[in-house]
Amino acid sequence: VAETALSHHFVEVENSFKMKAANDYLPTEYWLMKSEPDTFSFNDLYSSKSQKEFWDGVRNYQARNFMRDHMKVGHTILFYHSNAQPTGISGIAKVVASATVDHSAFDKKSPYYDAKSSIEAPCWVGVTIGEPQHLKNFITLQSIKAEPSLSEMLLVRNGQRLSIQPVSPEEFSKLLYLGCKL
DNA sequence: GCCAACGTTGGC
DNA sequence: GCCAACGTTGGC
Repeated sequence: VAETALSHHFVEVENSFKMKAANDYLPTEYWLMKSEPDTFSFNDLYSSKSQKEFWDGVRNYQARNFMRDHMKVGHTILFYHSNAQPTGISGIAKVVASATVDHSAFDKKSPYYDAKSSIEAPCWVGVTIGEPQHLKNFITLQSIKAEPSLSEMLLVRNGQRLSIQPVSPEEFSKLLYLGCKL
């Protein structure tokens, strides 16, 4: 029994070595961005007059660094609905402006207020997304989990909570296939 | 509403 | 720098 437990342990350690860290997906021009549709949905973006939205409220350093250092105009975004019924990718968009200061951090009345960030020394940034495009099919989390070739996506990794994640070109084309197939 | 898994904070 | 306590995320 102890031997079995030990070999399980080694398999787990081995797997943890094989697991890609978020930064291993860089550089990339494909991203997944999570939003709770009750707060801001793909349709909110689509039906807004400008079809653009400044992505405020990100308060995680790794997600911030992706926006600040790696997301460029023209990059493609998978718009993901979290805490939703159902959860999954609801549409495609583009980065239309690279990162600028997130002023919501200065606003004491904002849920995104953060005393760490000041106008003199801003801490948080956001990109602007736009050019929303509908998918033929909503890509459910369930269908992503069911697809072996997508098993390395950060999204489906246990405990991974990053709200902005790099996506590999192979993963993106597979997702696009799922989103567009008849 | 529950809770696992994570990130952050702050005492030491 | 360690690490316990706490707050948050997000699927179910």
